[in-house]
Amino acid sequence: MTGAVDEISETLETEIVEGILPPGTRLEEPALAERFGVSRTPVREALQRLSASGLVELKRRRGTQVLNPSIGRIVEMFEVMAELEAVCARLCARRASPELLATLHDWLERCEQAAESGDPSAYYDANRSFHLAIYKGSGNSFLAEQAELLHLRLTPFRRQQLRLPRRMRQSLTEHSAVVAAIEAGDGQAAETAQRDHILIQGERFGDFLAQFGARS
Amino acid sequence: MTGAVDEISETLETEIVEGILPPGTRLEEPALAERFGVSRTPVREALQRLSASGLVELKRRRGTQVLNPSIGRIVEMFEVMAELEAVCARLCARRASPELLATLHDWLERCEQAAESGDPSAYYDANRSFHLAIYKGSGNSFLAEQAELLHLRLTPFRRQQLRLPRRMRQSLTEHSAVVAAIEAGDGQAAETAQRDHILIQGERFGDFLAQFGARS
DNA sequence: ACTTGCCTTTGTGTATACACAACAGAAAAT
DNA sequence: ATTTTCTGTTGTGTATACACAAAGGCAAGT
Repeated sequence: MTGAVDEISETLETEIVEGILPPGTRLEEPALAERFGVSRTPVREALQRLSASGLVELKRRRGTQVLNPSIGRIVEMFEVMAELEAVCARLCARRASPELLATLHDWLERCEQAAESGDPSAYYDANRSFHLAIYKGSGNSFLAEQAELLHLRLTPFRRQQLRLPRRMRQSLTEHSAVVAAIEAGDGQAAETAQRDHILIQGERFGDFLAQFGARS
Repeated sequence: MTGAVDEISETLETEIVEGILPPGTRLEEPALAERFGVSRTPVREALQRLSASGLVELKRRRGTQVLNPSIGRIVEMFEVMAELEAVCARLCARRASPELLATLHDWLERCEQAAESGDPSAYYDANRSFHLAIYKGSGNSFLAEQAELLHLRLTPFRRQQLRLPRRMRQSLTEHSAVVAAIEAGDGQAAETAQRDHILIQGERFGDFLAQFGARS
């Protein structure tokens, strides 16, 4: 089984993304090796793979730690995410098929239900599926993969946002605007709507951090 | 020295990008280990790193080989590259500084010189620098890194294009239009000009391949 | 008390060895 | 003659061992 490195990297990825391993956490190979009951070799490969996804940072001779980007860096990442999603939305509008529209409406509805029942976790999942549908709906699988990867990288910094008051309902309204634009075949409108939708998240992230002292 | 894995990965990266190791080439660890005079361990890490850059493909239990994407895949990658560059150009126009404009004009001139002397290699280098300047000129370092990485991944499929007749002069004209738009602060014009500039490369790639039989 | 140098400890970088899966070729059976 | 199976070989996956760099603590000197 090559499953060792797969299992390790997937487990660590989940724990990083879910915040169990917060940014800055040191990942020491001997400890992980003992934890997973394997030698250091597969652990190293797993860390290398996580480094490829941009989730951890490998400093030479200084060990591995969960990536702890500066605020400016995170804002930059949200900016790129916004542009990627905008492109996806534009392509969706251009190539929209009945199936895609049905899928989008479906997830939109689930988002609505989650918002009404005030369940942030359910909303988070439905929201994620909605965005993934837009990525794939672009018709460009490479673009979809890139968007999904960046989405994953930003997850640790986005999850906390839904706890902000009224964020769910506002997000829902923005989603509706995007779907409407796609349905109308208006690429420009879909692009700007989706870009703004993501950029607001970046701004909200800034607001969120402003509540505490600024990190690095 | 951690230099072993660095040296190996950089050497292989160069050889892949320059076409010395064509797409599909198998990379066997024992052979590489002997070639570089090291054990398999650093070789494996180097291959893992190249896999992260998207230059090689790691199939489980089936070895490593230089990535050999399908034509459709390459077209998709060019499409994403076009969008990334378009965003960079738009941001350049918005944030253009005198220094950036000077740099762009400088590289534009070098492109011109290379085109006049009919030196594809020199043009290639100047062209690359021109595009890198636009990436960095976006003011978003994360975006610049992503664009540079994708640019690298596409290099094996772009180098051959400059041998096509009149491509250099046409490329030059397109560059001028982009710089003019940036200088005028017209983000929309810069965006579309740069996008078209890259998309043409993608189309040219299709033309190029059409001369032979289609690969996978 | 503070600084500076050495030493110990910890953790990474690399090498080597073993286990096993996958491919290739040959031999045997139909 | 074709197919199937067995076996040898090749190459990857993992474990273990050693080398070395870097961080931290302690002691000695100022």
